[in-house]
Amino acid sequence: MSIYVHNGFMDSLQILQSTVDATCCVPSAEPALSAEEAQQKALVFKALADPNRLRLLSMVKADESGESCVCDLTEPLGLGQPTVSHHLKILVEAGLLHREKRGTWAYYSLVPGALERAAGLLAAL
Amino acid sequence: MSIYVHNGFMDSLQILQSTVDATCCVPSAEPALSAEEAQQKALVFKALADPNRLRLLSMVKADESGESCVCDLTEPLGLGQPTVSHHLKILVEAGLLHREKRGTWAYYSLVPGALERAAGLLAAL
DNA sequence: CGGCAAGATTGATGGATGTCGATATGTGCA
DNA sequence: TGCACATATCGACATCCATCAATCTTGCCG
Repeated sequence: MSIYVHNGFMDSLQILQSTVDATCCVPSAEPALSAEEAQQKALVFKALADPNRLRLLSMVKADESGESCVCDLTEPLGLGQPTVSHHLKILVEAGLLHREKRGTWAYYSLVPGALERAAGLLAAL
Repeated sequence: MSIYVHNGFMDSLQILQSTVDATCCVPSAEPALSAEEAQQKALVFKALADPNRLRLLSMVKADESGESCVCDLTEPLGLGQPTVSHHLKILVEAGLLHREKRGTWAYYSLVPGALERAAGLLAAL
């Protein structure tokens, strides 16, 4: 957990520097992205930052029926069932996948527009 | 490093299962994304999967001159200089930032079209 | 009711990652 | 030449994360 320091001392320090050095070091005021916003958006990219999760997304997306159950996804990846279940949970929590349990099986599908919204996060940086 | 297994045994196993169980577990053949492609694309998202790196990108993008030097970026984040330097290096290696050294200072700028290309990775999943 | 099968959860473990302090490198300037 | 400054690199440390084996939960069907 990083501590974000923002107080009067730091502000005055920045003002001081900008008068002393004219060629560089004119801090871009506040970051365009707040610490909270950044943390929020990073969660989505964290979910996308694993090769096996990207492959899971691509498989769910490629499926004709629009949904896949865990047993469909386990073997092609060469991962154990608990690991796949773990990755799918992360993708659901990131808002990228939707989970629906029917009987014994759990069906996963892409949340409509989720990938486009994730792409939009980059454009809105 | 995960090991991706792909051999005749697995293929025949899949065919077997599809004849035994008709309701579920029809593996989506090969993952739409190969292990190598997935690893490559994950590198970009790994670079984006940190709040402070997102803030760095936003600050560089927001700067009027289009470039920022390290000293501009260190204080607003509340991180040490080595840490910021480390994050910037990761963003450069991911192909998102460009680094140009002029005199004592190092100027970082957005690689044109890099964010759009990253967004395109999602659409192309 | 009892067993079986699918999937989720837990606990453990090795490896990756963010952060810092200290130091190295390289540049401008007196 | 020598000092001061900006940045990069190194080493260490704590934390996070991907993975697996084992177990738990839940629904299906005999």
